[in-house]
Amino acid sequence: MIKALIIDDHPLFAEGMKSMFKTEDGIEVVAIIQNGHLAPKILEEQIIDVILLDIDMPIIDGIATMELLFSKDCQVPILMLTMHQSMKYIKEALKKGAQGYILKDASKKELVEAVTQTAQRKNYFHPKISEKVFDYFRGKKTTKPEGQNLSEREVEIISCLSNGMNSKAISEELFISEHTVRTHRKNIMHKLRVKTSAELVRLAFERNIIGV
Amino acid sequence: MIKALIIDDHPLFAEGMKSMFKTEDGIEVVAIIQNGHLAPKILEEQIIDVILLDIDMPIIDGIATMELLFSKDCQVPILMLTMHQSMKYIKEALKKGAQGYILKDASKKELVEAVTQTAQRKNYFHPKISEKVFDYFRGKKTTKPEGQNLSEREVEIISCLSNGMNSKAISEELFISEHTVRTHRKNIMHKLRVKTSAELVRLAFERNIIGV
DNA sequence: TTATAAATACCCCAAATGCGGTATCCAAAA
DNA sequence: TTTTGGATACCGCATTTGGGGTATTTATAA
Repeated sequence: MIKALIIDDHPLFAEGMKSMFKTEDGIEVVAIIQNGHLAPKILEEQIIDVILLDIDMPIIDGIATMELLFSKDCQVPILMLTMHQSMKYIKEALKKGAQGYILKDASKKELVEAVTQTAQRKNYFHPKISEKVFDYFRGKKTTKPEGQNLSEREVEIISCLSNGMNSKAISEELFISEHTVRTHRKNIMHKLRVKTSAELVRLAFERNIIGV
Repeated sequence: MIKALIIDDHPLFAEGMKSMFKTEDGIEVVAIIQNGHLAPKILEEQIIDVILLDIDMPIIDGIATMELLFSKDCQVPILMLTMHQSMKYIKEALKKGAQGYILKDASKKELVEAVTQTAQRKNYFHPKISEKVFDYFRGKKTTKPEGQNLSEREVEIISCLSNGMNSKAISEELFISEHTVRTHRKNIMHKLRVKTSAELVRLAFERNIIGV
């Protein structure tokens, strides 16, 4: 029986997965945690064969959780779970050493397959993912319109803007030149293709870049 | 036993929920479909006590699915499922006649409660949602606390601003002088005590002035 | 009837923005 | 090693904004 640990900030999702794995699948979810920080403790306490790790989490995200685990010499294979097929995350996860990668909109069959493979330290990539990775290594930049790849600094700037700061105030807040703030603002507005700061804030809200 | 139909484009999520509901919960998921278009057929074939409807779907979204169902005289109570607590969707769903509203990051207990209540045609709103709705109706119907009683015109202006229009564009959109738009903007910003349009949009979002 | 609020329109002016650039440093990736 | 991306900084310039006003019309409430 494969013993799995789920790290996901959506209890419903995690619980759903837990009750989905039946005995006949040979998979048992022995622990569910909402936060990567709690992982090392669990791994000390019990034997875990595979970690199902959600990549989009608020406090400490999937990538950071992996770093934390590896820094503690964790040897347990990791299957990344994600809603989005963002190449950015795929690259990060692979680089960090994820054993598998699957989308949350996969079927139950695919998921069981993924967990089983990963637990045996074989690589598993969801067809949609491997297709993307394949395209990527082919040199196709078709996976480019990622759109929402704002840097941390840029998000910080947007947040300040939404709080009523102008470029000068932001520059003082972040201890950088006002010129730099203006450059950031220009870059952001180009990336998100908006014409005004007001629209920028709306978009940021709608895409949960800020506010949530 | 409550017979539920799940409409969700994430099979994993739907399957997870299905296997989560145990006999002792009194809920049985009798069908799962990925697409609202398939709903009428299911409803003809079997008795359904409650529909769990994901609001964020690609082909035909939750709101559109509700419209489709009601256009076919569907009497089955609907529990909306969503990842985000966007007032935009909440308003839409309530207006269309959803019986309940729950977030996907709810606990299993909350979900069972929600499904049970909804199936009995009682309203169910996740605490986070009811709080938001309460705030919304308070901000709209109770006597105004001095601050945010904006006129319809003013709301219209804010909406335009959040869509990236400048004063000139708004004046053309609303067939009024640019001077008038500027006067409105000044009045709005005084009323809401904000310093920039970006902050204005943030506040408008937070107070659910816009978001439709 | 008389306030009051909303929508309309206009003035001035300093400050900020948006848009076009260029350029350096540095770390990470190829 | 070279390239790339992010963060930093600067210049110029036309347009827009925000803040300070005033004022008329109209509809509604006191």
